[in-house]
Amino acid sequence: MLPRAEQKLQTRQALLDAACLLMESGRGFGSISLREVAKTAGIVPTGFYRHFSDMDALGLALVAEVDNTFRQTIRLVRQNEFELGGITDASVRIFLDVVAAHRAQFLFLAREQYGGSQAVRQAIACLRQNISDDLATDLARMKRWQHLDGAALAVMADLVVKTVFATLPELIDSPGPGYPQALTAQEKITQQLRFIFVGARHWQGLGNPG
Amino acid sequence: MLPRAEQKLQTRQALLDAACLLMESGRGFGSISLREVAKTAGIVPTGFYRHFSDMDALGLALVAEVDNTFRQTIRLVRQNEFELGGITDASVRIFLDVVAAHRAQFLFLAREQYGGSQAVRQAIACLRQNISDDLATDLARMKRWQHLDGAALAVMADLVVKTVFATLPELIDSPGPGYPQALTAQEKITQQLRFIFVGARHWQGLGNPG
DNA sequence: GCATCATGTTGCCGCGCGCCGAACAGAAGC
DNA sequence: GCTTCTGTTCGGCGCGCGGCAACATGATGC
Repeated sequence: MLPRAEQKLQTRQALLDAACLLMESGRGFGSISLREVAKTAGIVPTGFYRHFSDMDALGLALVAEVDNTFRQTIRLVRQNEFELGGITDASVRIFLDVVAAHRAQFLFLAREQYGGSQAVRQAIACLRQNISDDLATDLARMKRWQHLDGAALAVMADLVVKTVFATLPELIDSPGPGYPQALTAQEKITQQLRFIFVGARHWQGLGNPG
Repeated sequence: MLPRAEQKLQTRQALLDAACLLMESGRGFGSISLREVAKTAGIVPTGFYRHFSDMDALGLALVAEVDNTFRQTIRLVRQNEFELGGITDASVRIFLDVVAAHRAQFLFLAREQYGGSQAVRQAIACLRQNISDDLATDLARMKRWQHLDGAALAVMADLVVKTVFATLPELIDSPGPGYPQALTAQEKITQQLRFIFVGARHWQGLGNPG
C-alpha cells in the first residue's frame, strides 16, 4: 500500500494503545495527559495534534474502537444463536474470549462508562443503547419470548446489557492470580443471565402491584 | 458543645461536600485537585492537610460517608420488609428517595465504583461485598427462597446488588428535564428487580446445561 | 491568666501541564 | 523539480499543581 498512509495509521494506533496502556495502572482516562500519551506512543507532544485535536477526540476514537469490537462479537454470538441448547453457555464463552483478547479496550469501556468526560460518556451511552435495542429486536424474533410485549422486551434487554456491562470489571481484573472465589467469573455471569432468562420465561406481565 | 471541634467538623464536611460538588459537572474524582477542593471549601490549599493527608484519604472518607447512608437506607428498607405485598415497590421507593436526598454521595459512588484510585475502588468493592453478603443472609431467612442453596443465594444477591449499583447513574442523571423515556426510572428498576425475583422463584438449580 | 496547641494563614519552590510558533527532514503526488 | 503532508526538534508562554516552612490567632487546658 501507500507506506505513508500506513505509517500514519500505525502512529494513530500507537496513540490509542498508549492511552489504554496508561489506564491499566488504574487511572481514569480523564486524569491522563496529552504529553503522557505522546511520550508513551513514542512521539513528541506536538505530534499528537497531527492525529487528534485534543484528548477528548482520542477518547471518542477509543469508544469507536471498542464499539467495533463489540459489534463483531455480537455478530459472532448471533451465528451460534440457533444452535441447539447451551446458548447462554456458548455466548458467554465467546464473549469472555473476546474480552480477554481485547482487554485494554474493554477496560476503557468499563472504566469510563460512567466516569469519563461528557462526550465520552455520551458516546458510550449511545453505544450501549444501540446494543440494547438490537438485542430487544433479536429477542422479539424468538418464539421463547412471544409472551412478552415490546416494552417488557426492552426492559429485559436493558437488564441483560446492564448486567453484562456491570460485570466487565470482574472479567477484566480477575485473570490475575489464583481463583480464591467459589465460582469462576464465567460460571457466575452465566448463572446470573440464566436467572434473568428464567424470570423472563415466567413473566406474567405487570401483575397487580400491591 | 466544644465550638472548636465543631468548627473542625464543619470544615471537614465542607471539604467532603466541595469534592462532591466538583464532581457534579461530570469530572472524575481522580482529576480533581487538592487546591480546587480547598478553594471550593473556602480555605487555603495548605489548610487541606489539617484534615486529610491527601486526596486519597478524602476519597476514602467519602466512601465511608456513602457507606453510612447506604446502610441506614437498608435498615429502613428492612423495617418495611415484612409488610404484606409490594415489597419491591416499597423498597425501591424508599431507596430512590434516599438517593435523591443524598444525590452527591451516590453520584460519587456510581462514578467511582470502577473508575477511582486503587484505594477508593477497593473500599467501594468492600462496601458492595458487605451489602451483598447481608442481602444473601437476609434472603436465606425468607421462606420464599428456601429452594435455593447458599451458593445460588450469593449469586442472586450479587446480581441484585450489581443491578442496583449499575442503575445508580440513571437514577442520578434523570431528575433533570422532562421524561422522554417510556418508563420512569422507578418503574424500570422495579420491573427489572422483579425479573430477577421471578427467575429466582422458578430456579431449578443447575439444570443440565446443553 | 498564661502557655499551649490546633486551625487556618501567607509566600515560595520546582514541576508538568496544554498550547503555540518556527524550522527541518523525508516521502508522495503533481 | 516543486509543492504538500507527516513527523521531527527546540524553545517558550502562562498556569495550576503538590508540597514545604514559617506565621497569625484564638479557643483550650492548667
